[in-house]
This record gives sequence, structure tokens and C-alpha cells, in this order.
Amino acid sequence: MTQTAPRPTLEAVAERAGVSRATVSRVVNGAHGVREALAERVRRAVEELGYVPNQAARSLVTRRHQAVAVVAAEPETRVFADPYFAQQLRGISKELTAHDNQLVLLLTEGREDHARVGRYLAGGHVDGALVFSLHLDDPLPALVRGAGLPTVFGGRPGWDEGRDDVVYVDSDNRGGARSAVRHLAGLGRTRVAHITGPLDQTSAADRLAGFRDVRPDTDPALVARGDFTSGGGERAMRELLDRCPGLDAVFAANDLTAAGALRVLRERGLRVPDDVAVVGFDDMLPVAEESDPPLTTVRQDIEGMGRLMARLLLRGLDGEAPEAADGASVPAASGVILPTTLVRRATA
Amino acid sequence: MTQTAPRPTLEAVAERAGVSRATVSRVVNGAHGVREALAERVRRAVEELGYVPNQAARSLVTRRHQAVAVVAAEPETRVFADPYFAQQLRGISKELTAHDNQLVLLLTEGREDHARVGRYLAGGHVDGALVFSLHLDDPLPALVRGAGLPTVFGGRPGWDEGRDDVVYVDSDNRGGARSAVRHLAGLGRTRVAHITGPLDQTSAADRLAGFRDVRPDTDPALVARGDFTSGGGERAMRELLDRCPGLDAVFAANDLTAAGALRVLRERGLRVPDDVAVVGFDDMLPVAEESDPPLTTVRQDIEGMGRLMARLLLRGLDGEAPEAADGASVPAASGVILPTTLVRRATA
DNA sequence: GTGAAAGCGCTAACAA
DNA sequence: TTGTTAGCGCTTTCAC
Repeated sequence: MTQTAPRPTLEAVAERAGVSRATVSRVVNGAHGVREALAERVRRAVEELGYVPNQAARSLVTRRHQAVAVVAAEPETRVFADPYFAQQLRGISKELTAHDNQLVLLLTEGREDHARVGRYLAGGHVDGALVFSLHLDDPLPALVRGAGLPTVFGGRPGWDEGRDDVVYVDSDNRGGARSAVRHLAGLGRTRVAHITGPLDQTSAADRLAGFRDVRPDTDPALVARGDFTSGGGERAMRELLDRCPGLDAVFAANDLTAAGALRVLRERGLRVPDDVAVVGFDDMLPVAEESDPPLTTVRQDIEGMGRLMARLLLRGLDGEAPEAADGASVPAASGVILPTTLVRRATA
Repeated sequence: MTQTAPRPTLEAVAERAGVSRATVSRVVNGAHGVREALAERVRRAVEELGYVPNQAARSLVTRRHQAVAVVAAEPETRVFADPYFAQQLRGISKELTAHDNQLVLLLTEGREDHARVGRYLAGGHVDGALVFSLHLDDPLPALVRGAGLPTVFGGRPGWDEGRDDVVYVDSDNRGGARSAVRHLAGLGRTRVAHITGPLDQTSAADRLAGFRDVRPDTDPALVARGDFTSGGGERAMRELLDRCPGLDAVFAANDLTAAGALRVLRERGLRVPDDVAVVGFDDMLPVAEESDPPLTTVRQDIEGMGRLMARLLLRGLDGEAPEAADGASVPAASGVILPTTLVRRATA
């Protein structure tokens, strides 16, 4: 572990270039109105000295930090259960990087952490926040609201239904569910069951809604509650089979659930997709591709969601209307919904 | 997206409490030598005003940032292929949080990013760096070295063999591999094969070394090269079976590889574990638990690695000897190796 | 177009 | 024990 050396200041550059600090500052910040000859001298001096602006000093006067916080509740979300969060992070990181912003990661484990995060956000260390709030009773949203920071949410928040001052990005859970169920119907399946996720998460609720859009008159016995885990999928599949032995298709709320269902189906001697067709949601690769048979599922553009969240926030920071995001639909509330695609493999 | 309000300064607190800025500063920073009565007045003022210190101003004078960078090369590592990285991050986050440090995440995609990261690290925004460098020819290490920042590496770096100024944390890949192969031997297996990972990563090389420790005289035909993916595992397993139809056990370099091997074994009509026993590495849950049959594998304490990395770095920053980490062995180089445990499921 | 000077909010000598 | 003072490195009026 080496120690860090003292770094050159604006002052040093100014001296070397034979100009004032103000001029160097202008050049460094790309301002107009500096004669090219001088600017060139300054650039050379910067180069020679290996000058890098001190962000702390700059923040002190500009009140900008070129940094954005990403806040996620670790135990409540499925953040660490699958590569989902990592992919969002990647998208966020790409976009922030492209605009020279840093990513400060704030993970919360419980109540104690909330106070800390609140303090941090209120402390004016970052210019905005990207918040993942998947649960109805998540305290995080109120917290960032209290901090008064520009914020974009990941996933449609369950609270605040009617508000249009809440900016969020989500994938089209409802539409994706519809396409899955329609696909099953197109295969000639008539007894289509659904295993839901935990319904206090909007993604699960929306997928159920999509299922109902296509099958409004479904027998309630064909809907079983899961919890986004494969164990939950197994339990629900057993229930379903006991209640409705004649079912010929299952739409599972996510891939893990589908994997559990697949296992029970096999154990009961039912062939997939011949006897029962199965469609999942997420396209979580290690699960969907490795399952046996490989899973037909609804893919969402997870990295794209992350990128879009960052883009919306950055635009908001620059004072532009965040609704202007390109390439994405803009529904009533200030939410942006990304499309999903059905990936056909072997189970349906 | 709300706008942020102007926040109270030290000055404001001082005025309200009827003391000088210096006194407030002392109280806020928990310094000794302030009369309790005054301190109490200050605390009340802080409370009433909702004062939060401005970190930028503080950094400017202390040259400390209470922030640590986590640097990871996204495409080169398996960072986003599995929950591995997320878990390390969680451990890091916990430890940093406990010491009031922020986590700045720096993800690199390619060459352009390296310059950016180098600039950032050299820019004195963070007090230290946690670097994931799994490849032999990774340019990142040189980069952080150039930035002159205290650094701890995640995973044993392949370069710098003899140096003792390199601090890293790794899990006991070699010992874990040994325990896997010994377990197989204990089961009475005599023709034990190994599917390696990409050997330019030290984790893969170390696992191979562990295999060889226990089976020094293994027929080279019993070792096939994989790449940490299930596809690679399939290919290698086919090779192995073609070359040595009589093999009765396989130690796969990781769980994904094992999953691929399992598939080929089944496809060839071989029973697991009756005909061929299989052991993986990682205990990557969605794969190890969902595989059919559930995978016996070597578990590493991934979160613990992250936590330890952070702890070592923080100690280094405080000027203490980083080698003093509790609860972990301290080998010759300044690397800390965390133990692994064998998790028995159904495949061996 | 360029420079001089005044802070941004804080800590750390140094005096008192 | 407490206050006064001098910056930390930068941006930004405001003169020139």
C-alpha cells in the first residue's frame, strides 16, 4: 500500500503557463473566450504537470458533485439472489460514466442503515439518487423525499399511485405477462395456470394483471401464490396439480418459480411441453438456459433499465424535462416502461 | 424531482449556540476538551438546525474523503455472470459502512475506461482502492499502482509473484480443491478427472494445483480444460468420456462447469453419483441447488472476502499494519486466505 | 480576453 | 478550555 503524493494545483499550472488561475480554470472547464494561444499553453502545462482538478474544492463552490447515489435495500429486494441488480448497476454505471458522474453505492440492511442513508443523502454529497424500491411498505422512498434530492426509482413504486412527480423506470411486466399467456393460448392451451410472485411487489402484481388481461375468466383455482423462489414454485405447482389435474400450461411469475414448477412436473411424470407447457419471466440466464428442458421465458432489458434511470436523473439535474427520454414510451405518470420480448426455448 | 434546499453551515450552528466555529467543529468531530455544558448547547443547535457537515469542505482541508473506490473490470471478470461479485460488494459495503466510509463503484469496460479510472484514482477523490484483478494481463493493477493509492486486491494477483507489498484476499482455492478430491477418493473413486477453469486466472490455476496435490500421478488424459462456463463443462466432459470411458469421478473447477458436465453425463446414460461422482466449486446457489441431482461442491465465504478486503484497506489507511487481520491466516506474502468448506449434496 | 480578489465551509495552528 | 486566524483548491464576479 503506497502512499499518495502531493498533487499539482491550479496555481501551479497557472504559474507554469504564465497566466492567472482564472484563465487556467476557464480552459480546464472548456469555457469560451480564451485566446487559442494561451489556451494551448495552459493545456500543455496541464499535461506536463499531470494536473487533475480537485473535486472537493470544486464542489465547495459549484455545489455540484458529479456523483449520484444508488440506493438499494439488500434484504428486501432480490438484489443479491440473482444477477439482476448487477446488470442494472452495469447500465447505470455506463450512463453515469459517459456523463462523467461517479456512482456511490448505498446498500441498506435494516432500520439502522436507513438513518445513515438519510443523513448521507441529506448531507449534500451527491447530486441525485437512483432508488430501488420494490416493496409497498419500503421506508426508503420517504427517506429520499425527505432529503430533497432529485430521484429516479427503479421499478414502479407501489405507493403514490396517482402522483405524477414520481419518476420511475420499469419494464413492461403487464405487457410481458400478456405476451406469455397469449403465446400459451396460441399453442392451443386452454387450461392455463399462473403462479404469482409476492404480490406486495408491483412487478408481481403487474404480471398477475397481465395474466388476467388475457384470461379474465380464469378459474381462481388456476392461480396459485408463489414468492419468486424455486421452492415457492414447487409448492405452488403441487397445489395447482392437486386442484386442477387437467391443466395444460403454466405461466410462472419468474424463472426461478418456473424451475421449481418444472421439477414438480417431472416428478409427477408429466412431460414438458407435451403435457404441460411452461413460460417463465426474466430470462435469468443460468436458470433459464440450464433448466431441463431450457425455459421459454419473457426477457426484460435490465441493463437498459439501469441506463435509462441514470439518463433520466442526469437530465433532471440539468434542468431539462426528464420526460423527454428518447426511444421509450411515456405513460400518464412520469414513469417510463421498457418493452419485453418472448424468448422461445423448449418449454412452450 | 425536488430541488435541494440550502443547508445550514458550521457558522450557523456556532451562532445559534453562541460559541465559535472551532468549538462546534470540535464537538461535531468528537474531540476532547470541550466543557460538557457548551458541548450540550452545540449538540442541541446541531439538532435543531439539522446540521450535516459538508464533506467537500472537510475533505479540502483534511485530505481525507471517507470514501473508497471499488474497481472491477466488467467484461474480463465473471463479475456479472453470477451473484459472486454482488456478494463481495455486500461484504465490502457492510464493512465500509461500519467505519463511515462511502463506496464509489468504478466499473470498466475497456481501454478507454482505464484512462478514466486512472484519472479518477489519481484525482484524489478516494482514500484507497479495492481492486478485482483476476487475469494475468490485467492493466488495472499497474494503473492503481500509478495512482499511488493504498490498495487491496480481491483474488490472488497472478503477476508480482514474489512481492510482499501486494495486499490481497483470496479464498483457499488450492485447499478447497484438495478437500474436494480427497472427498472423492474417500468415496473409493480411483479414476478422478478434473475439468479446469481458464488457467490465466489464478483461481483456476490454484484449483488445478490442489487437484495435483492429491493426485500427483494423474494421467494427463484425465485433465481437460474448461472455461468456467457450462458450455465449456459440456465440451470438456465429452472429451474426458471419449478419452477415458472408465472414469468414476469428476472435480469441476466451478459449479457452472459441473452443471455442464452433469448434463453430458445424463445424456450418455451415466448415473450420478453411482457411475460417476461429481464435485463443483463455489456453491453458487441457483446452480448448485437447482442442478439435478443437487451438486456437492466447495463453498467459499464470498461475503467474508469482501468484508476482509475492506477491513484490511481501512486498517492500512489508519496506518496500522494490515497484516494484523483477525481470524484469518497470514501467509508469506501479504495475502490473506479464507478457508472453504465442502457442502455435501447428492452428486458425491 | 484576462487578472485580481472574494469567498465556498471546514479544520488546525496558535493565542488568549 | 475557547476563540482567532489562516488557509485547503477552486470558481466567479468584477474591473481592467
